[in-house]
Amino acid sequence: MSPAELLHFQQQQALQVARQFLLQQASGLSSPGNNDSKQSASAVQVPVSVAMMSPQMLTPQQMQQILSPPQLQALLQQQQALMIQQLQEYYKKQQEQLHLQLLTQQQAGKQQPKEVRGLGRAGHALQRTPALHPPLQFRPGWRLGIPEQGLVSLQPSQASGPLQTLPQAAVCPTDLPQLWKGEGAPGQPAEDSVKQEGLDLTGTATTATSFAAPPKVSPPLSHHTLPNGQPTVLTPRRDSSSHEETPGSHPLYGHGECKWPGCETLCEDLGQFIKHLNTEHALDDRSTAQCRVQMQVVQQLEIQLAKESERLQAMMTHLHMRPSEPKPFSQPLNPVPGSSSFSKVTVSAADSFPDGLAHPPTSAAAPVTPLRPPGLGSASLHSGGPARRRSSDKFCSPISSELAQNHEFYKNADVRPPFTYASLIRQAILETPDRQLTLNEIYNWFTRMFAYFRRNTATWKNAVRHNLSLHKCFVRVENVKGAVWTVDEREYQKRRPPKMTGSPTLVKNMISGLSYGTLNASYQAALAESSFPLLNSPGMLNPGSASSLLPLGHDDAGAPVEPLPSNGSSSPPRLSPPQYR
DNA sequence: ACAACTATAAACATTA
DNA sequence: CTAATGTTTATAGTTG
Repeated sequence: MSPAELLHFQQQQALQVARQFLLQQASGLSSPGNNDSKQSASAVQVPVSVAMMSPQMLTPQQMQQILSPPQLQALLQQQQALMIQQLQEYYKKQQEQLHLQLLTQQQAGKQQPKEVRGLGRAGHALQRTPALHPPLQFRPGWRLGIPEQGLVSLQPSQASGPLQTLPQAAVCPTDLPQLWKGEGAPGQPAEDSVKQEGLDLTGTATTATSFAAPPKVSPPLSHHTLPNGQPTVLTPRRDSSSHEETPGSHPLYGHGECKWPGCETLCEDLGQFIKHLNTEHALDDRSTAQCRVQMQVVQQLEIQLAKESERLQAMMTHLHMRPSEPKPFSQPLNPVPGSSSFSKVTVSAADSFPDGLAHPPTSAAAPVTPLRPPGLGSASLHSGGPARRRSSDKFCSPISSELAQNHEFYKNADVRPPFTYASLIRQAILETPDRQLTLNEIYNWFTRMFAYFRRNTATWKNAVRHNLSLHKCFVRVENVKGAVWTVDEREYQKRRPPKMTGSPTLVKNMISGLSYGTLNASYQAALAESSFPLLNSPGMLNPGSASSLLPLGHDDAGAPVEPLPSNGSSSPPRLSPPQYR
């Protein structure tokens, strides 16, 4: 499988959980008992327009508009945790099943032969509806995969099963593709742990009792109880997007294809998928290794989340925003606007730090989640084609900051970055020591920095060229070896009219709205600056780029920071601080 | 309603 | 000639 595929897969997972989340929100709003109660307040943050519509109807783009990178990340983690959990429980179940088989076989001489090999094992593991498929006698693990676990906080204890003994070697998400590709690394910890538990089923599994998960046995269900206890009404929609608890679906099955990392095998129906799952993704070295990798991915993400959360906490503390106010995640019904059950997700993820980090994040994460990414406005939800993700700079001026903070995220998740082409191009150019790039280099930067731009190249490349030509801020310079593009910072700054002026209400707005859109330039500049190093360390710090003195080193928000004349020569000093957006 | 922005698409021109 | 690179024009959505 290709890196892109893996990323896409991960994104899909996150989006699916996100849908679930929205569904929850929607149901919460419509739920009779909840409406008046304060509890419903937790759902209020979701734009009504969003909450009211069927989550399943949302396109990935729309989801992206609704959820901020941190949110998506949280979802992703959740999803990954779920996967791990499933495997763990699966192992457990296998053990039990083996035990059962032993007993059975002792009594009755023979068992049903063949066929079930795979199905028997994973078959029931996949069952999410005990009612329809009576689980084996005693099977604590029957519920794995159950939706509940998808959103419920992952208890540290749960996350620390045998698999948790994995090597802590840091795994860069970027390396995943390679990792996934490799066949299960033989003789690795996870494998050992499995065997230690006497779970080597490869041989005995063949006799497993038949559970051939009768696909599509499940009638469209209607009611469910979500993790938080909120009853939910699911539409019979066969849309796999709402995998989690629909009997006729599976977390690893969606859009007609297997969602196992790097698989994407097409399966006509659930039955076929289950068969596929059992044959291709049976409990073997490879699957184990893949699971291990996934775990590491989760860990990396968690660590990153912790760092960012800590930073936010410090920032808020510094700004006297009472970080403590947003109560701990443990409280599902978080009054903080924007944080609804969502924060639970985040929290749980943060709490499950394997490394036992003191979670500064826990307390800080709450505020993070609610941060709305640019373009979150209901406007973006508009139907029709590829969501017009128009993420204007306005909401994301601090591109450097945003980008720096979610660098890894955008790099690996197929999510459209909330920046305009112009700001991205500028960022690409400014990141280089000599502040100039050829068109092709700009292209490369895009693909390197954003998974999203690894697709539809014709479209965005055209857009890039269009932007380069259209905006006066981009200047083409004939170079020895062709032409390169540079940025005229003044022009760049110029193009945006000042918007809101700094006001004392700024912080307040931020707290309540937690939207970049409400921040003024100075704050944004601060934001950008704080995280600048993260992203620009290379070029910006480059001594050689003395020119970097140019005012702008800091992204969009940089303007406020004094737009100095770039070349010292002439530069109309701005009369008024350019506080754009 | 309107202007300013931005994204997309596409036709064309120019250059390597 | 082809592909890459640039320019322009047109259309449409979003926002203040």
